[in-house]
Amino acid sequence: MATVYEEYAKIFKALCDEKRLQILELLRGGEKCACVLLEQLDLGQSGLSYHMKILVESGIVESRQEGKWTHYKICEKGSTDAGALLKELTTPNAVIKKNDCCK
Amino acid sequence: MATVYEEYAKIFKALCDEKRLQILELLRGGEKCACVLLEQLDLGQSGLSYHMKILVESGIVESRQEGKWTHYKICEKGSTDAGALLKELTTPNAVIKKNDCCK
DNA sequence: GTAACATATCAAATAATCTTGATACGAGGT
DNA sequence: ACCTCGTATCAAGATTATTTGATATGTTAC
Repeated sequence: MATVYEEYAKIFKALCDEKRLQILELLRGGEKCACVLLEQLDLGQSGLSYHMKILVESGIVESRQEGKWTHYKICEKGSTDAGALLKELTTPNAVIKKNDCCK
Repeated sequence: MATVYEEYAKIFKALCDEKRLQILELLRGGEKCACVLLEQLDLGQSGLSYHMKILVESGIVESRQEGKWTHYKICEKGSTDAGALLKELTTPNAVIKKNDCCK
């Protein structure tokens, strides 16, 4: 039942939530550890963890463990890939099928 | 309470649903009227209408009324804008803020 | 080893989204 | 005017996502 579209949807879902967009905005300023994100966002610890997991699984953010801290940053490749996917999904095919259904 | 992020999220929400991605795939083949989409998708009439509204409001799809039929196609500007937004949201700022929180 | 801390996971409650069927609206044809 | 057809909207239920607090896991310091 898992179509390729579910995979694609997962990537864009990362960008569908206000909290996650706020997190991305913070990460645009460079790599941040979870504790810094926590104090700047209106989110509990488990909530942050929930959103970070979605972001990381989308490929748009990557995480790095350092001792007991987890650092997050925007993944350049993941972001580029997402952009390329968006473009592909919205670019007309070479072959235009005629549409003379109803007139 | 409406932040700019809610606006952004709305655009990407259009791409978060399997059915809507299928619709986009069909529209990549050129403009289609609702009746054609209906017969190619596992969706009822009201369901299609629901999804088309989300797509149109995101700016990625535009609609054109012709008599009693509604035709849909991918909106080039809307798609480009969405791509630009994605890029902006995931591109590091010029100013990198130091992060020496925890070590 | 234990204690303290950072993060992850779980489970339950809440909120948002999607589906479905019924109804309403608007355009064309008669 | 009426009737028919295509689409939009509504409302209810089903599904999925998010929040919250409690608990578990893993790392460091002692």
